[in-house]
Amino acid sequence: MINPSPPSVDLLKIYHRLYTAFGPQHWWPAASRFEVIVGAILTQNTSWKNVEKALKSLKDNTPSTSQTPLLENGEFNPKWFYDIPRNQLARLIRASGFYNLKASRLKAFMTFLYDEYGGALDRMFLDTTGPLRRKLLKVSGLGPETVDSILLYAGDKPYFVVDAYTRRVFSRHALVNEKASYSEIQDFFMKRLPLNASLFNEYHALIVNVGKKYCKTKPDCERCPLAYLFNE
DNA sequence: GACCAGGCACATC
DNA sequence: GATGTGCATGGT
Repeated sequence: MINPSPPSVDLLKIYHRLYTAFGPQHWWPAASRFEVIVGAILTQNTSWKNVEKALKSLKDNTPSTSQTPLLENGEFNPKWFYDIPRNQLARLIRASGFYNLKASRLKAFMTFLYDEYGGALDRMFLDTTGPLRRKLLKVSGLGPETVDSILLYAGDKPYFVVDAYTRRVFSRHALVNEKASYSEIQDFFMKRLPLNASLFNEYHALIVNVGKKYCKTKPDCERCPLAYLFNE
């Protein structure tokens, strides 16, 4: 459950502190919306550096005999991901870890995308037949964080993304309970912020940044731009 | 050689 | 609903 933090806790003030300290983060680093989705699955419990290796491995995969995963404009070709056998895909994403699992999850998403929307992301994000978030959550391997990352960073929809850094940074400042559920923490943000995709985009990226720099297992609160929270 | 990283599904209680 | 476990590579 949410901590008895002051209901007046000013999440916009925290946001501006982070933005002033770090500047714009330019998330998500990807060439296309589809690549955002691939990255969102590959980065599950995995450092982004390893994901970058896996993405590069995919892009460098240009066998003379078969199709390349890239379109002529350099973007990933969803059809390639739909067609490639799971085992071959697994080999290419090896560096991201959990590669058999993630290959299955990518294939599960591709099946969903083609079965429901004929492979067209445009159609998926324009789906008005029901809550897209619910549909995505039913795809095996897509949990709340992955789905919200897809909706926010590929679909430009205002869902606040909660991850391990969000929980750690905000529980250490006693603003959320360390054991709060995903949806409780998400509500904490979404009830206190304007529902704005650009804001959520930048905010989450800034939280990850401050988490990586100052809020690891061994925190470095001395130089952290959020240290002021301890004195309020 | 531990420990960690932008989770999730499944089993069990 | 809470807790435990498997999944795996690569950096520190």
